[in-house]
Amino acid sequence: MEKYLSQLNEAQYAPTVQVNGPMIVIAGAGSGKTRVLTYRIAYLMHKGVDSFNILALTFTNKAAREMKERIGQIVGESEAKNLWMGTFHSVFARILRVEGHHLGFPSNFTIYDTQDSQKLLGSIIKEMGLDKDIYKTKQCYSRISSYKNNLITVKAYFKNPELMEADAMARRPKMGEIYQEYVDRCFKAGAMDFDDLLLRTNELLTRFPQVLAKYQDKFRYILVDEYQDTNHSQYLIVRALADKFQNICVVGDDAQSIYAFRGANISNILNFQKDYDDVKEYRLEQNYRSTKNIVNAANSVIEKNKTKLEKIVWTANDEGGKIKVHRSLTDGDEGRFVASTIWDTKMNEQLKNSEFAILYRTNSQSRAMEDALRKRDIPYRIYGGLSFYQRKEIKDVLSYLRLIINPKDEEALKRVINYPARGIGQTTVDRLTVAANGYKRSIFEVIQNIDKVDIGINSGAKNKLRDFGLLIESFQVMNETANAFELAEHVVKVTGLVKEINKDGTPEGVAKLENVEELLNGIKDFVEGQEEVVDSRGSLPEFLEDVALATDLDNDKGDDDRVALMTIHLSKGLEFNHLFIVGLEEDLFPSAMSMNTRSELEEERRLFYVALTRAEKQAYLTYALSRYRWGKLVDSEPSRFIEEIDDQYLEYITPKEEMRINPMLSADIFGDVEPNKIRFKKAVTPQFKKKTERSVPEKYQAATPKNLKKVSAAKQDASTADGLFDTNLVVGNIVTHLRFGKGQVLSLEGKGTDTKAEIKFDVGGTKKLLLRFAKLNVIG
DNA sequence: ATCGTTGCGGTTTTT
DNA sequence: CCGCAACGAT
Repeated sequence: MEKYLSQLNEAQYAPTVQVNGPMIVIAGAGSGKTRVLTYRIAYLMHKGVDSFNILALTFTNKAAREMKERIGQIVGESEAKNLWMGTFHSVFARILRVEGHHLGFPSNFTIYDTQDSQKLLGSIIKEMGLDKDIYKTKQCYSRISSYKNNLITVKAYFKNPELMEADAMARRPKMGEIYQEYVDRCFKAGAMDFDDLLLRTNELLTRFPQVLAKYQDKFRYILVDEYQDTNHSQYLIVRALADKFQNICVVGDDAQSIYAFRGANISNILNFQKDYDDVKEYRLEQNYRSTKNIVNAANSVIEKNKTKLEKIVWTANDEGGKIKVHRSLTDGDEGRFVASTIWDTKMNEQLKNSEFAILYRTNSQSRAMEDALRKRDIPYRIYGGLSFYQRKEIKDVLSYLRLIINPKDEEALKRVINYPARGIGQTTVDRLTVAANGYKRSIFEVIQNIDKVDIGINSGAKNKLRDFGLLIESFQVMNETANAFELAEHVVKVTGLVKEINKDGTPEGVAKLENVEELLNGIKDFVEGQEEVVDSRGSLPEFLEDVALATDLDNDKGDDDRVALMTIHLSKGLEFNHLFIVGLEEDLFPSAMSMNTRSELEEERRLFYVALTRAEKQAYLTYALSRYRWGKLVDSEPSRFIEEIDDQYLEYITPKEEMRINPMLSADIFGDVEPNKIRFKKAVTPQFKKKTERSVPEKYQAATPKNLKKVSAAKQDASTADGLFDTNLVVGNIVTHLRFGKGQVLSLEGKGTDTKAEIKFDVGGTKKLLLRFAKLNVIG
C-alpha cells in the first residue's frame, strides 16, 4: 500500500487517507481524481473496512470496471469483487430487483428505454384523444422525466398549482392525466424507465425505513464520482444512504458539469458543504494530463463563466505546441483536413490510430468525418449515436426475450405481436389494449384467456392470438431449462425473424442478419462468463439488464487500434494525445438551442472546456464556413469559443489552396452575398463578426420555444436574451428581414420573447419566425 | 391486413 | 436528409 501512496502528490494524498467523515474533492481536469478514488478505496480496505460496506457510484460502468480491476491489483481480486461499484442506474436497478416487491414490482421488471417510453406515451396520447401536435411525445417525455428527476410524483404534481399552470400555459392542460396514465401503465407492465430507477429507489428508502436502515448499514462508506452531474433524485438517494454514518466522499469538478439538460444540478456540488457537518474540502489543481498551452487555453475560456468555484488549474508539463485553428469551406473539407492531418501526423511521428480522437457537438457531424477517414483507410470507431442495442433488428430480438421474462411488458409485446407478420393487425391490438385496460390485466393475460372473453375479435384473429400466446409460453417453458444463448437462438429461428430479415437478400438485410448474429454471440459470451460466477441470478434477466443500461463506452473492448469519434459529452473522463474538436461554429457549438440564457451558454462553455481538456499533447479546433444540414448547405460562422481563448495559445492554419481564393469570390460561390458575411480577409487572423450582427438560420427561428422546464430560467435571464424585438408588430405590417427581404405579417402567435410571426415574403414564400431572433424592420 | 407512398418534422447532448 | 406516422390502394 505504501508503494501506491507514495505515487501521490500532497494534495492527492490527504483525501486518499481520510477514512471517516464527509469530504468533497474538487478536482480540476486531469488532476488524477480517478487515482485518488481508486487508492482511497484500496486504502479503506487496507485500514480494515470491509469491502462489502463500500459503495462507489461512477459515471459509466466502464469506469467502475476499470477501477475495480485496478483495486483488485492492489488489494487482491477476490476482495475487490465484493465492492459495489457502478452507475447510479445499474446499482439501484440491482437493489430494486431485490426490494422492488415492497413497491409492487416483480423482480423481473423490465427497464424501458427512451424509445419504449415514448411509444407508450404516444399510445396514451392517442387513446386519450388528444392532439398529437400539441402533446408531442418527446416533449411529454422530457417533461415527465424532469418531474421524476425532481421527485415530483403524480400526487405531488396535482398538489402543485404552479406546475399545473405552467403546463396549462403551454397549452397542455392534460399533462397531469398523461403523467398519471403513464405511471400506471408502466406499473401494470412491470416496467421502470430510467428515471424510475432513481425515483422508485427514493420511494423505497422513504416509505420503508427498515429497507433504508439495511442499506445504510451496508453502505457505510460511499463514494460518488462526477458529483457535479448528479440530479436531485440521485442527490437524495446519496443523502439518505449516507445519513447514518456520514462517511461520504464526493468528487467532481463544477467546471465540467455538462448534464443539466437531463436534470443534473450543479448546486449539488456547490452546496455540498451545507449538507453535512464538518465537511473537509480538498482541491486537486495540478494537471498531469496536458501541456501548458492546453491548460492555460482552457483556463482562459472557463474564466468567462460567472457561476463557478474558484480554482487554479496549473501544470508542470511542457509548453507544448499551440492549439491549431483551422478553417475550411465545407464540412466535407473539414473532414478531409482532419483525416489528412491524422495521416500525416501518424506517419511523421509514428503514432497509433488510438492516439487520435475527433470530438463533435452533435452525433450527426460524424458522417463527414467518417467519409473522409474511410477514403484514407484510417480505421475508426464511432461511440454513441444509435447504439447497437437500439437498432431495430436487435430490439426486435430483445423484445421477444423481454416478453418471455416479463409477459406484462406491453411495449415488447406490441413490438413483436405482429413481427414477423402473423396477421394480427392494428385493430386487434387496439381492442386488446382496451380490454386489458378494462379488466385491469396485461394484454398477454387477455391473450391467454382469449377464448373466455368477448371483446369483439373474430375467430380468425382469435386463433392467431392463441397461437402467439402458445408460442411465447413455449419459450417460457424452454427458459426453465435452456440457457440464454440456446433460448435466443431458438427464438430467432422459430419466430421466423431470420427469414424475415433475410427475405430480400439486400445488403441491408445481410448487415442486419450479421447484427443479430453478433447479438447471439454476445449472449453466448455472457452465458459463458456467467458460468464462472457462483450465484449468478438467472442469466437472461441479467443480460437484459446489462443491455438496457449499457452505454456504448461500456462495450468498448479497446483492443484494436482505431481513431475514436464521439460527442463531447461521451468524451468526459477520457484523454487523447491528439485531439480534434470539429464544427466550432455558432449555432452548432454553442448550440442554437442553448443561447437563450446565460446558464445554458455557460453549460456550453463548460462543454467546450471539457472538450479542450481531453487533449494531452496537441489540440486542433476546426470550423467550416458552410455545412450541410438537413441536406442543405448552410452558412456558418466561427464559434465565439475560439475567440474566447487567449490569442497567445492559438495558431491559425489555413491550407495553401484556400489562400488563393479571393474572399469576395468565395462569398459569391456560396451565395448569401451580404457585406457582413465576408470575413477572414487576412488568412492568418480571422476577423470575428460582432455578435449583434448575427442572424440565426431560418430553421432555428422557426423552432419551437425551449421546453417548459427552461421557461422560468429564461424569464430570470431575460436581460441576456438575444437582441431586441418589436413588440408592437401587428398583423398586416410590412417588414423587411435581413435575409428574406420584404414581407407581410400574416399572423402572430405566442407572447413575450416567444412570439412567433408568420410572414409571407415576396421572395421565398411564407415562414414562421421567432421575433426574438428575427431582426425585423417595420416599414409599413 | 398489408404494403407502398407521401408528407412532415426534427438535431443538441444520455442513463 | 432521414425516420416515422398517416393515408390510400390491393
